[in-house]
Amino acid sequence: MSSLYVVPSLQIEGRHNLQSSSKPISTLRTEFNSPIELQQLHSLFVKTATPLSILPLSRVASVCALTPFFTYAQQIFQQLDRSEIFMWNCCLRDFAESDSPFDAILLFYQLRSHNICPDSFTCSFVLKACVQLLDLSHGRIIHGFIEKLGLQLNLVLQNVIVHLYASCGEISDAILLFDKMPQRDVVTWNTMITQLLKRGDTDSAYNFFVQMPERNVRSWTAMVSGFAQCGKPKEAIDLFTKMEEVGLKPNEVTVVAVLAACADLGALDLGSRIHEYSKKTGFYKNIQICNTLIDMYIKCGCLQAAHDVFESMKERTIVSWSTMIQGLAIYGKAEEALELFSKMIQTGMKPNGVTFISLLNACTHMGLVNEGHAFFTSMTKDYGVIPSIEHYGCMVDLLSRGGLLQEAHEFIKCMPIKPNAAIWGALLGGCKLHKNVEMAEIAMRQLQDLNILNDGYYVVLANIYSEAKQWENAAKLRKLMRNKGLKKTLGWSSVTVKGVVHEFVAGDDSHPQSEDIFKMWDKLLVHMKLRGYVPNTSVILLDMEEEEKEKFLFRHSEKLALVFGLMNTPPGETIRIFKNLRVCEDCHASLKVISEIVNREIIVRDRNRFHCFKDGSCSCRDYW
DNA sequence: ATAGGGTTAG
Repeated sequence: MSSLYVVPSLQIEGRHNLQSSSKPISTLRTEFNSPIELQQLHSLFVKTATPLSILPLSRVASVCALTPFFTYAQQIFQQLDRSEIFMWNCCLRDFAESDSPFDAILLFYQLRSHNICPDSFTCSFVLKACVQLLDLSHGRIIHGFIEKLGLQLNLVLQNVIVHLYASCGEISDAILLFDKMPQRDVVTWNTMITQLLKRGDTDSAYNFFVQMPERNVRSWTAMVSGFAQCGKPKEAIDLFTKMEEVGLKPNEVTVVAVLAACADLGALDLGSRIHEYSKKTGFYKNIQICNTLIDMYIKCGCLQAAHDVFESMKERTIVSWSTMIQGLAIYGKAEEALELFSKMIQTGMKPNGVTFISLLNACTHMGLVNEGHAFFTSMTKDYGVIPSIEHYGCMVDLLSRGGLLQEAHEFIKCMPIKPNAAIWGALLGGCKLHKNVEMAEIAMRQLQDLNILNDGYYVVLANIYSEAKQWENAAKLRKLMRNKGLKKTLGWSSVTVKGVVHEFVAGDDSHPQSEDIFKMWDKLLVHMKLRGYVPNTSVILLDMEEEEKEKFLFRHSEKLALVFGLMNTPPGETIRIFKNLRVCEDCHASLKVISEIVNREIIVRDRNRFHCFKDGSCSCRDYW
């Protein structure tokens, strides 16, 4: 329940001693925070013959709603000969948009109990409150009232009702209502599309999008952002391109949505073009756009460009800072991430939970165990941020990768939240790095108890067994995987050449230039070996002859993508590679050597972080 | 003087 006498979100600081006020009427203050203060003000108005009309009436409604002074407010409205329902509607709108939208529902019932007849505006605000609360049980009651009041043909109300049912999970009801509507406008269609996309149903959403009689910028934007959020950045970008082709101008929201898709896909070309467009249109002043640009550049492997955008911003939000800190973290620039955090604190910006995840990530990626511990303590003590399961996950990751597997296990046992798969997965990952079969089995048992069907965990344990030459255990595990219907996620790597993305999978010989790629690899291999490269076949899961292992090893997708990139770009140009899984140790070692041989910078984004290979070493300093 | 649809960081 809400506060009864003080209106939230509209509070005015300080109390006014109205009794001793001797100011002239024209400067009379009309602020009040409670019905009592309103009454005092009211009597002062009567004494000084001040017209009641200068009272802020929606404030009267807010202060008196949901209190025994309801009828008192009613009397004021009636004296003023204004539409009473209008005043209550303003109040309902404020309640629906406040932190406690349920107040709007309560006020609606209060209006009913005083026999005040709601109009369509009243209903729209109460429905909005229901949408905010995802409260379909009250929503159905309001829906019933709307029919009783004869307002069911109002298109705006119909649209909100469809929105309400869909957002409360009753999508089939929403579709039924949609089908029965005698008329629909673009908002109706956009609502359906957005709600379908929220549920991840891109196919149905796209069907609606294609069928709708006319599409505006918001229709296109909804579809672009929906594709991006459903993990279909390619589709998002294709649609964005089509939108431009039909001559519609992307607005700020479209730009944010498509930049998110560029970030996901690593589409640097389009991302930079949008950057230029944002400068031209003045969108560049928009903080959210800059925040998304920073994220896009980071995820496309352009830390410097991200930093330039960050520096150019006149105003920043916590998102700007956290994004930049996270960016430095995944590039392995822990010191700079920590420095940026100090700078942020100096400007008076308050860190939130995400900021600390970024900081803990920074520590993890560089093995700063003590610093990470200190931040974990400080976040609650100094900044009042309560750790969530993600923060515990970061800590387990930090300790495990730091080789403190026992400590990590103790930490998990002591944490006040039930550990989830990410927590045990982090421990398992540490066991792989530090070759600890026993602890890995402990973690795996927990993952199995949680009934997590994720092939990644099984593959990691199988790798741990293989590296320890426990071939039988590795085989058993693969059998277990098959029984559970799990398949190893196929690894792929991509590289962009002249704006075209080329994808490779391990062992790939389907590419038209395959022959040349293999030939060039063999040539490189000679130079690599001269510089001390020794193939690390321990990363091969299966037990087979060394020579055979090497064949597999040399056809890893990141190697193919790299060689293709080297063949098709001018000397000296930076190569950017994306990989859906983590880079294997042998590829990591190879890329280091190759960066020196060909004298190029090679930037690899794997599922965890960035590796920037240059002059024979990697930015991760082999800690990952 | 009051209504409905699209957006960023882990």
